Amino acid sequence: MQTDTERNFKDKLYEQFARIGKSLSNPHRLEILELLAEGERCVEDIAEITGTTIANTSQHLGVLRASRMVEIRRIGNNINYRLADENVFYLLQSLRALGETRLAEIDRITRDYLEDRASLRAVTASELADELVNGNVILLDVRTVEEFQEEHIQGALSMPMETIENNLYNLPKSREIVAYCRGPYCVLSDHVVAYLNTQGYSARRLSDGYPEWKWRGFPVEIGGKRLDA
Amino acid sequence: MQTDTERNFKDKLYEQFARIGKSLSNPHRLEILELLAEGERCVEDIAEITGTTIANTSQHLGVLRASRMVEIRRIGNNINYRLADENVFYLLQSLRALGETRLAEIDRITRDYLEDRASLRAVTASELADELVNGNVILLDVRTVEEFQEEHIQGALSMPMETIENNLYNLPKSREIVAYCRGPYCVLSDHVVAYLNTQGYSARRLSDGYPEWKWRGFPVEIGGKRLDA
DNA sequence: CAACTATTTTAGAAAATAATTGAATAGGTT
DNA sequence: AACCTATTCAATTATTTTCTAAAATAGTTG
Repeated sequence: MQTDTERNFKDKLYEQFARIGKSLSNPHRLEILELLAEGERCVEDIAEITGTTIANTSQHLGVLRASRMVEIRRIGNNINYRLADENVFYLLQSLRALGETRLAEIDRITRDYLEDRASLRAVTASELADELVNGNVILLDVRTVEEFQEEHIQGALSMPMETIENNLYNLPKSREIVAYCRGPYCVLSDHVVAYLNTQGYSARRLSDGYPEWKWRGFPVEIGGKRLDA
Repeated sequence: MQTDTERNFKDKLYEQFARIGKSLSNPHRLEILELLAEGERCVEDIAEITGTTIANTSQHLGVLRASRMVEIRRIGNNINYRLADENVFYLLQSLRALGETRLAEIDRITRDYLEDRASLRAVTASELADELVNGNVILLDVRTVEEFQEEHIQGALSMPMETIENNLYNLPKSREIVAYCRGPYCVLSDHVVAYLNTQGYSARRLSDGYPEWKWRGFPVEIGGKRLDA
């Protein structure tokens, strides 16, 4: 029923696809990929953020590079890693979608940590894009100033979480507010939205955070430069 | 900057996602998943088609079951395995898309094997769905009769590859023909389409085969029963 | 060019995974 | 109930992966 050439073809083919699968088989590498979905980072930063040693991080990055999922760029003394293209992000999203629907453990873990997210209203990237055009929404980037300067959604205001309280006078209650942060597992915008709601604002969170916005091709500013879809 | 709870959360979270990643890290398991995307199969069949032993196949299926990517159903003496839901298929598609765009090796391997595919016209699942409604297209299922009986696209004619020649008189040249087979790496429809074109027909192949059609929710018949989108 | 810095490589130990074989089991079938 | 059959389990061996610490490297900066 099956020819040798066909078997040989499939063996070689799936061996190649498994290179990508192997890259996805380690928790650290998944965390690195998710981190890089936010923007490029140097090895040292990746190591610190993910709580591993530099040597170990370097090895994981090597694996990711061998499977062509990430690319590098030298900046001064640093080597910055970034996702190779939008297909990598889409793959991560599919993985996340599957995990969230099929693995009860993930549901339990996120529920424990993202306690009150269920009570907060969310807006998807494309919904927000529409609302921004109409112009009746204030968009808050609640990550750190450094992250904002690195890159952010076009038209967003930098408002790191801890600065909110002192800046309420800048926020008119007449307008809708949307807050965003790093990604789907970041709680910064949850806190801000919950707080603003207690203060009488109508606030929502961007559902999947900055990476989703960026990789779907919605307009961003990177290093001060505007990049449109 | 990072709290213990946050690190602990991320460690537990990515450990779970890595369960799925690990499932994707072995070539045999990828081939099994792709096979199951066509429809459910018992262990013995999976082993034979993928060219491995039953015990080995059983172990790989065990891994896939532990990560909730496949489910089982007992039929008589057999245990049939199937994809757990459409998210598994979408993940496979993302993996395929990434591999095909980023890994030069995959391009080379598929080009060698699918020699003349580039010269054949293809039609996507949603395009075909539209054309079928308009009714001016003949749809040929060129897989085996057994596979057709198991499940097929609603409205398709069973026309196993080796029966084409003797059935040309049944195919009016006035109508467009579309042929489909197992999946993106199956060559059956390539051969049929190429042959029909030499015989003066206007024939195209369904771009990603039966699995794409099925999991995107287009109408199929499974075991003689119609299932609409 | 020398010194420095960020990153990669190497080597080695521990842990995890994969394939093989043969025995065990759970279900249906007779 | 005894029997069959398809599948799983268990034990073993070979291979691969992960991590650490130390050494090496490449590229930038002074």
